[in-house]
Amino acid sequence: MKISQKGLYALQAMMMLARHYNQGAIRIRDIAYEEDLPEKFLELILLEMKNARMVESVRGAKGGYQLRRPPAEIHLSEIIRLIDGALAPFGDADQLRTLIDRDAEHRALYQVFLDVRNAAARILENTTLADIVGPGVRKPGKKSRKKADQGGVLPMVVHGNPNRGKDE
Amino acid sequence: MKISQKGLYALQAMMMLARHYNQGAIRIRDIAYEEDLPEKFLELILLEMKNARMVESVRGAKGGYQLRRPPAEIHLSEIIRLIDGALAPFGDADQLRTLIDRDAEHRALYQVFLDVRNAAARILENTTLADIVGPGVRKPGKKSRKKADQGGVLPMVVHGNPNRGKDE
DNA sequence: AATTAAGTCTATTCATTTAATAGACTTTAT
DNA sequence: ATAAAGTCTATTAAATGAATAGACTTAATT
Repeated sequence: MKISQKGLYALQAMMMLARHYNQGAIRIRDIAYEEDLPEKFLELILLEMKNARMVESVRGAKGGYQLRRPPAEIHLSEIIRLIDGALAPFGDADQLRTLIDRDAEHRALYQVFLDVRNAAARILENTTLADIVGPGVRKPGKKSRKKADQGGVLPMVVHGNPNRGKDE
Repeated sequence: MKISQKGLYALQAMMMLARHYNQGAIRIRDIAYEEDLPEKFLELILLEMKNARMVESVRGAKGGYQLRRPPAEIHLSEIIRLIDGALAPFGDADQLRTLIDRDAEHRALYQVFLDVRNAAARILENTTLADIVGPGVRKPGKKSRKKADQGGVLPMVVHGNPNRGKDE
């Protein structure tokens, strides 16, 4: 799966809406300004997310956008699937399963593709906006655990890792 | 990371070369015919892989292509990186690490992207052509284990899984 | 030496996607 | 009534993706 610029904008906008959850509607202009996104383009993105019922809008003066669900109930996978499509590196999961069923010659290759998509899905379906927004709207008393442990995919890789400078 | 049609062709061609490893050079035309790939397009792909030293060519009559290394030493990640670029869903690993370092606002988001890329890298860097080609050139005596277990990413998902029909 | 069978290289084309911009229209608070 | 917002449709420019075409080079065969 490839996350496009548009997909990144969508995620950024949603993070911002998550930070302001329960504080009323935010204007497109404000989101665009604060996140430094092209306003007219963002407009289209928000509209698309509204049609997908992930956000809701308030029209007219004092209008804007807000999340329809709490940040903890919006998974990154939803946003990415909406804007950029399937999580699989090639085709989508159903196609891959069909190919694995029917194309004996390349079965093992497609199975690898499916493994990759499953690994991505596991992460993105278990990470919510709440997991990635900063301090924002913090319910007091709850000891903040940064993020549900994803099974620790190469956790040591963040600081001074041996892979540095070796391209991707 | 997105695997393009071109990337798929490259992988298919490499699988075919792997099946015929140590049997001399195979003509582009034969690869194209057997794998049903557009011949002229495949030509460019093979040339690119030759320049990347993953395959070698024999020119002139009786010429063709062959792998430069045994199938067990050619990782899917190499082929995909060459043809389709970085494994990360956005940017590449180095960029992501830089962003994680410098962009406090979006750090957690980029960390998720990096987790996804690491999960993909883990699979693709540990799967070789030998793991995915069929019976082909089988060394006798060795009990064939289909493939190194990748840590079983949702292994139960292949048959009659609950996710069916729910899109990707 | 001539012929033929291969890979090599450069250019071009066509369609789609991506990223954005523009502007007229609708709704609502004041 | 006005101004401030979202809504909707269209357009565009650039990049990418997927090929196709054809002239050129190298090497085996006769």
